[in-house]
Amino acid sequence: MNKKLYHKVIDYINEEITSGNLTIGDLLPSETQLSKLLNVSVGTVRKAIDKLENSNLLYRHHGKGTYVSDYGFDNSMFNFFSYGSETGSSIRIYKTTPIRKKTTATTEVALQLEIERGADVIYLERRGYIDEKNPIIIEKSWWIAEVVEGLQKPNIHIPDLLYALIYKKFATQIITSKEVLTAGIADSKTAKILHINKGDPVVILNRYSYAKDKGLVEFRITTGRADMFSYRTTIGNNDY
Amino acid sequence: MNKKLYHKVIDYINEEITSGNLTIGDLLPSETQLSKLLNVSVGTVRKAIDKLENSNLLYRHHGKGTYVSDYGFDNSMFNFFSYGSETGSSIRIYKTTPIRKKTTATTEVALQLEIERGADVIYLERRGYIDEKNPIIIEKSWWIAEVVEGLQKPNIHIPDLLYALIYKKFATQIITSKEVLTAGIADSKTAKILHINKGDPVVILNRYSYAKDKGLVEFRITTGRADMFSYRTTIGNNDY
DNA sequence: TAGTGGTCTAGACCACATA
DNA sequence: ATGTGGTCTAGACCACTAC
Repeated sequence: MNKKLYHKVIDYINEEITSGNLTIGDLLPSETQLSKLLNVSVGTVRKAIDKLENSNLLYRHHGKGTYVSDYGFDNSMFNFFSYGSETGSSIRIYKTTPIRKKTTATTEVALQLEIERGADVIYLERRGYIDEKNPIIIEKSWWIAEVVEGLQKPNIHIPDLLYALIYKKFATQIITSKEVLTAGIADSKTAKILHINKGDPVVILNRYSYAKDKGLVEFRITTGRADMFSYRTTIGNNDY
Repeated sequence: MNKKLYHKVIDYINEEITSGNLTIGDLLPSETQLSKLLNVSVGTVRKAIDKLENSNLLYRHHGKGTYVSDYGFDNSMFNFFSYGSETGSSIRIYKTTPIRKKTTATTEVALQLEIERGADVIYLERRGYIDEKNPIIIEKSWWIAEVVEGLQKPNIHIPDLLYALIYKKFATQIITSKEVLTAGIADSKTAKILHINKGDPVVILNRYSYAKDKGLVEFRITTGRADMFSYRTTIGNNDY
């Protein structure tokens, strides 16, 4: 489809990660190794890694190498948690999947997934923990049924890194996720799960995930405690 | 301080923008022109513009040129507004400055600005409008007094693009802003100004602005209506 | 010292926009 | 046809990390 050479490199790295050959914290081949392996110049490899570093999938460590970061597709803006005034560095979130079922799309879900109302969808509800006790996020996720048919079966173990499973089991490679962040207040049901009071502020994140050759396949709503969440960016120059 | 050549280019462009020589929507000199002007290679110019494009200060238009965007220092994450399910493209916000005064730092402000409690600060309170009627954001801003001494005087006109004024009048060039986004609920005072109900969700953005050779000079809290705000990002590959 | 990523250059060629 | 940004190359040299 796209004839840019650096896509060859990006695709290669993406696939190594999505397939699980490379996972969080792993070291990539060096830039010169990759350039030989894929028959492109080092400059092209650098450009590809630049892009992936920019989208937080990789990070470089001068003198050591390039690593797979934990800010990839399987995570999200919700990596940026903070406790009071702490550093806000990434924290690993453990997930459970208390609800999974095959169902039909409501009007809202159909709209978001761009499918017909009443079409089959696979629904997952997950909870995210930083310790073993209290969930701090609730994740509701709808998948187009034909893409992940069988994911709802209780005998399938759903790992923390869901997308690696989706790739292996359903040959579906998530390439892009779009996220929209806003604020809201907790209803009584949400408040109960998150151990906060009804009416407390929550952060709401909508995610749309796109698979290679398949387009939009997942719509997800994540709700998190506002007091546990902050998102950080820098405008202007980072080097100063 | 830093011997990277592309900083020469970044500094040049930053100064052109901060000084007002170039402003939102303006066309930059072409890459070859810049490379001749600053005696660096085109590749170095490209690298500098890459960085500035990445931090949303500039955008390129293939075949036409490179332009100053409206996502610069003077704006922020709060550029990303949306109405219902619309595109969420950038919308110009008009600002008024109903309150300005010289005062002393509270414990909280002193902590954030890393100064002594009770030290002199200049306080500005601004409101942001998209139409002429109802403000959708409230901006409270504290500056280190010695940096912008006189800004509180009522005869100084405060433009929408505050940082251009700060540069011209106080020789202070804002280089970097760090922003931290979270959610909260409106207290009665805030709710009244924003025309929402007490307890409604709001988005809260803290900003720390750093000036060249001066370090941290401004701390700002912006509060916005959650129903008017959403922040968008993409994880993974943008090119697909 | 060897290997990694980081900067910089110079030039070829491609793709888009405009007149 | 000309000028702009976009891709790709090949190579020199620097800076950080490890042994």
